[in-house]
This record gives sequence, C-alpha cells and structure tokens, in this order.
Amino acid sequence: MSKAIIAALLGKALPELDLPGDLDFVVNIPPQPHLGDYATNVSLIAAKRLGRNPWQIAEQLAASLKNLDKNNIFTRIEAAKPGFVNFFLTDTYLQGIITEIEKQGDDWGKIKSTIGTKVLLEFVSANPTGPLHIGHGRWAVAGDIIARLLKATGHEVKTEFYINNVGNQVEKLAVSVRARRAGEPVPEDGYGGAYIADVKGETRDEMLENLLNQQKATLLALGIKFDNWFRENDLHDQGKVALIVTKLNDLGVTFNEEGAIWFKSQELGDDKNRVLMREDGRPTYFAADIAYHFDKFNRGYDYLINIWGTDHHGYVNRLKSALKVLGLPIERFEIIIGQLVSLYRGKELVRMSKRTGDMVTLQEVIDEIGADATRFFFAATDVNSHLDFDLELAKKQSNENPVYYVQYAHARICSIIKKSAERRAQNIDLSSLNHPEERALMFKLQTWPDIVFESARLRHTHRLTEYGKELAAVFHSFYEKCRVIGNPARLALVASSRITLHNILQMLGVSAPESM
RNA sequence: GCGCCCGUAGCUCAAUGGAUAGAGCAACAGAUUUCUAAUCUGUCGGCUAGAGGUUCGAAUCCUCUCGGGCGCGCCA
Repeated sequence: MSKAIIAALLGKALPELDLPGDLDFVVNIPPQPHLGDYATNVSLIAAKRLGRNPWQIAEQLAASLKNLDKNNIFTRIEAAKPGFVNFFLTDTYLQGIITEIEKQGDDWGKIKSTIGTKVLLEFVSANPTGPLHIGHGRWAVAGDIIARLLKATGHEVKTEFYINNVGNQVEKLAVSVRARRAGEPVPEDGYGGAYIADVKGETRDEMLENLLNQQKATLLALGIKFDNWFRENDLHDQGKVALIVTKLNDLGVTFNEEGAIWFKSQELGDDKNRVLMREDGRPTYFAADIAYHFDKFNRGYDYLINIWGTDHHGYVNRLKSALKVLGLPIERFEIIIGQLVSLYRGKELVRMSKRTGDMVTLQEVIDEIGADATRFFFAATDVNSHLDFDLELAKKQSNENPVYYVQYAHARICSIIKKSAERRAQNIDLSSLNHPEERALMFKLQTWPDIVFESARLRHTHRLTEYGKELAAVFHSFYEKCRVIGNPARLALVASSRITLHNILQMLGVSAPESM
C-alpha cells in the first residue's frame, strides 16, 4: 500500500530534479529499523546513469519529497549512507490503516491493476492414465493460488485442465486393465500400478473417465475446481489439428521425410526437427499441442500461462517457435516450470514409478496430513525449486506445522473478539496506538496489498506463506505484551489483524478456523 | 555429450543487484495468579558448493569446475 504512495511521490519528485523517469529502481523495507520504514535506491541508480554523486542526489531528493508530502504521511524523509533515501511513516498514517482495513473487509489486499487482461491459466493436465502424484499436487496448488492472485490484482482469469485422452498411452492403459482382469501379466510397456486392478469401465473411454473422475475428486479434496476441462480428442474431431499442419505447411516450415511430415524446428533454434504427422498418418502430441495453444489464443485470451512439470521443459522452445511462426504473440505466453517433489519417509527416499506401482498418491498424502497442511506446504516454497517432502515429518509435526501457527493466530483473535462483550464504538480514538509492539503490527498489516501485488507479479505463492508466518509472529508478540480486552483501540487493531489473517488464508485456500 | 533448473545454518526453506544473509524445525536456557502455552523471550548455529569476473555494491548477473534433478522419441 505504501509502496504505491512512495512511487507516486517519486513520480513527481524526479522530474522536478531533472532526473530520468525510466529508472529501474526499487522501493523496499530496509533491513534495520533505524533506516526507516521504507527506502529507495533511486539515487544510486540515477547516479550511475548520469555519472553524478549519489549522495548529492539523495539529499536533494529527500528535501523535494518531504516538500511534496502534503498529507504528512512521513515524519522524516532523509538521505542515508551511499545514497539511499529513507522514509519514516507517521503513527497517524499507520493508525488510519486500521480504519481502511475494516472498511475494505474481504477486499482488503485486492488491488485494481491497470493491466486488466483476460488470462487463461492451464495447469495439472495430467494424463488420465493413473492417480495424481505428489508433484501434480504441488503444481495444482501453485496454479490455484496464482489464479487467486491474478484475480485479486484485477485480471479476468479462467483455469483449464487439458485432458490428454488421445494417443498411445491411453491405449496402453486399456490393454493393461484388461490384462490384469484376465489374470495375465500386463505388457512390458503397460501400466503395472496397483490402481490398475480398481479401474472401472468396459470401454477405453469409460476407463479414462473413471480415472479422470478420481483425479477430479482428489483436486476437489484440495479445494481446486477448474473452469474448463478441455479434451484433446475435441481438437482432433473438429479438424483443428489437421488445420494446423496445413497452416504450417502453407508457411513453408514443414517437409516430408520417411513418410512423415516434419516441422523445421532446427532452423528455429531447436536441437532437431520434430515430427508433426507420423508415417501412419496420425498426428503427434506436438501437433495437437500446437493446435491446442492456437485454439487458446483464438478463444480471445490476452495472455496465456501454463504450469508444466519439469519433465516437459525441453518442449517449451519447440512449442513457442511453432506458435511464433503462426503469428501468435508468444510474448504473451508464459510457461512456469514446476520442479518435482522428492518424497521421503523419514530419511528414505520413496521412488515414484507408475510402472511398479510403488508410489504414494496425492490422495494418500491429503488423507494423511489434511488439505490445509498439504496446501500450505506446497505453497510455501518456490515451485521452480526442488522440494524434499518428508511425509513422516509432516505427519509427526502436524501440530507444529506453520499452517497451524497462522491459523492459531486467527483463532486466538476470534476468541478475544468473542470475549470482549462490549460493542465496538463507531469513532474510536486510535491515537493511543504508538507502542513498539502496536506499531510493528500496524506496519505489518499495511504491507499486505504490496505482498499481494508482488506475489501476483512474480507468481510466488511462498511470499504469501512467508507473510502469513510473519504477521502471525508479530501478532503473537504483540499479544504477549499488550492486553486487548478493555482497550477499544487495541480491539480495533486486533479486528483488522483478523481480517488480514483471514484474507491471507483465503488467498492460500486454507481454512481460517475461529477456534482451535 | 548437449540443453533447462537447482546448490544458502545440522534439516526444510526465505531473501524484486542493495545497507550487518533471515525464518521454522532440531538443540540448549527461560517465561503463564489476567484475553487460547498450537504462544512468547533468549542462546547456539554461515567463507551463500568452489574459483575467477562485471560495479559504488553480488546469494542474486557472466565464465569455468564440482555435485544433484529433469529433458534430448514417429511417447505424452
């Protein structure tokens, strides 16, 4: 919230001092309290560009900014060491945040974005040939939260799951199921997991539908619903795959060899050329995927986001180069790569293999540690980093899990509010809120919109969990030192803390219990 | 071999090129006659895998080495 205010002030101050307006500076919270509530490095950046003394610029900027601060949001704005400009917020401004939070309620933290684009977010898209694994769970949670973040920052978002119900693997599934039922060994390249025995349905499509429904149920257990389930076979049935191959052919980026139609991807930076149509006339997955993304853009979306597992990362350039050739704006097509989860039971690595059937499913993990903890755990790390997930630890420590720490803060506040029988007065004098613990809490609360904005921009779900833990910690610390009941101003502060905690948990898709 | 991702405290992870690299868990020592102890306070713990480079400033950017994950199908 304050960052936008500071950025606006800088927007006025920079031209006043004849400084460039396109500087790549940042506004952040400095590491030490004595350095202020916020700081900017704009003078350092400007000095580098102009070959000037950063300290001199910082001093001029500080004076100019203070002059522009008509609403007296800041007590001091001053230059510091190499050339930072430090900002100190007034207590009055921070107290005003409480009123603001109560006014906004569930909308507190949401911000209107000027971007306002229609976004299609595709994620999970697991093959319908088996249960979801723990990696799917991680990517699913990431996608679901990113969707919430984008909606909260003014985007119109639709989520989609692409069902690969065409191809060799779905035939293998049916063969495997039938073999198992007949008491015969499944083929070498078939699916040997224990779940094969439980697949229902007579036809191949019924089996796929059965497994898809299991996947849907698992996702629903995590609170994840998709706006659209897109079936690959529709692309084929509607001739959209054939059309794409024709288009590429017309563009002169294909060639025939060994009876197959190839895409000249090597000319476009790929390691080798790729087959679009097989020798037997069936299109490859690649051809269908080009058609799929062509279709996405044609459905009127301004921006596409995919979350792909790391096992598909080698595929990114191939697909983008094809879409580029087709004239699509690939700068508005973003692919987030989700790294895998290594599952441990204690210190022992659990190998995940559908083939051997030795795998822990996502459903089992949810059953063991609960949806809230599962979501929080998966959200708590950068989806692009490897994650070592110890099931024993997650179970054993369930009471010390960070998710309970955050939830507990919420429950504690609900208890206080319940216990303070007096109705809150309308115009509470908040000016007494100026002790360090109170100030720390107010300051933390007012950063929430900035957290939402940055989490959305960077697609970082773990910023939300980090913030949740931090806010809970600041609250618990405040609670230890400041008695609330009987103090209307503190009660208002606590009420706005509850709203913020609730909204954090809401964004994470984790429940906010009123008692624990 | 080539490509992408990663390597930060004993463990799991943070840190939009910024100021003295932070949390949780584990370990140790304390705190409650009063609003939820699923809490709080303190201590211990680091040459950010290693070596160079870029600059006012590097965990972050570049090069190389080592180590790990994942790719490199007319599978999806």
